[in-house]
Amino acid sequence: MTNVDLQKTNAVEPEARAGDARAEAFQGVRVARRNELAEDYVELIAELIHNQGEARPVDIATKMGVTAPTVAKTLDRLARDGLITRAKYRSVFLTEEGRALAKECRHRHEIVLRFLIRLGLDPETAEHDAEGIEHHVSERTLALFAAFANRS
Amino acid sequence: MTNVDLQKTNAVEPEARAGDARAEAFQGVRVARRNELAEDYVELIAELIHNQGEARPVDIATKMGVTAPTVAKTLDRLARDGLITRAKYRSVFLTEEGRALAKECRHRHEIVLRFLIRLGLDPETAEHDAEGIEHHVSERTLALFAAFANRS
DNA sequence: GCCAAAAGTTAGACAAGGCTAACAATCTGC
DNA sequence: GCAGATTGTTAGCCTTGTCTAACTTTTGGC
Repeated sequence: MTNVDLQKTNAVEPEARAGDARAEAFQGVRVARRNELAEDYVELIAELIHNQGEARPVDIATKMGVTAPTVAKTLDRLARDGLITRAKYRSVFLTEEGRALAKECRHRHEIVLRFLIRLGLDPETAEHDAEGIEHHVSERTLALFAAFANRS
Repeated sequence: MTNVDLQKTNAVEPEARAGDARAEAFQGVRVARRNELAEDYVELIAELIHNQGEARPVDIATKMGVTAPTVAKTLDRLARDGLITRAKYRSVFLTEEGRALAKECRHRHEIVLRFLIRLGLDPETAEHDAEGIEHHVSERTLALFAAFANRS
């Protein structure tokens, strides 16, 4: 359910080459980076289903700004990782796990976005930066962002 | 000098498949992701030179938490992109361009870190999150972070 | 109900960023 | 000054994420 769960390949990572706080930070960042794309897709798919009733590859491609074959290959990976289900030439559905991840991502995105706007950023830039930042915010930081966004 | 300059390959990107704000945001994130690793390396190399007098691949490998061959390959790319110079079996030097990038990165890192600590985050987590966040912060957001960190 | 357009898939290329295994060069301690 | 340890390189493999070109399936208008 957490991000780390997606990290199935290359599953050594922790304390293997540890002993250096910096190295651990970078490894954490690498893990986050591996999951970013999956999170973006799942979040977008949830949104498309909510708004359009279904998530078609062509719409995913448009929203993500990539080509249809790229989407196809990525969807294959998401299906392999148990986040979505799909049938040939049909639109995409989230699994239970995918829905949970989508919800979590949306929640994080919301908070980061509201936080940035509360800080004084214009909504455009806020949306843009939130897209990049949301994958690298720890629980602890997220809590502080939420508190700041909600303070009277 | 800015991040976008590193984006030499696949140099189409903007407004090509534009027309969707979301797509543009994602494309921006993709560009940022391409430069993250280079920025991390250059920043680390500058730091090693400053602290140890030289940047040896073995130390880079330790700090980054990757193996020596990975470092070798990445350094080749950095050299190809004009950020560093190197001779076989010798340690690494930054070019003028590399130094400029390192300085810019360090500056950004500093601000994000101070901002997070000012927000109330513990220094450990702050360092960790800053490592991930710093690459996804626009100039505008950085200015707001700096203002917040510096406010009396 | 057919046929063109739209959507989806498959095949194949390529670069980045990881790894291990095996080899080469450099450094160091005696 | 040489042998062993450390460091660096090379070769080769894998996955991810992107693309284009070519093909197949579905859909919608008449």
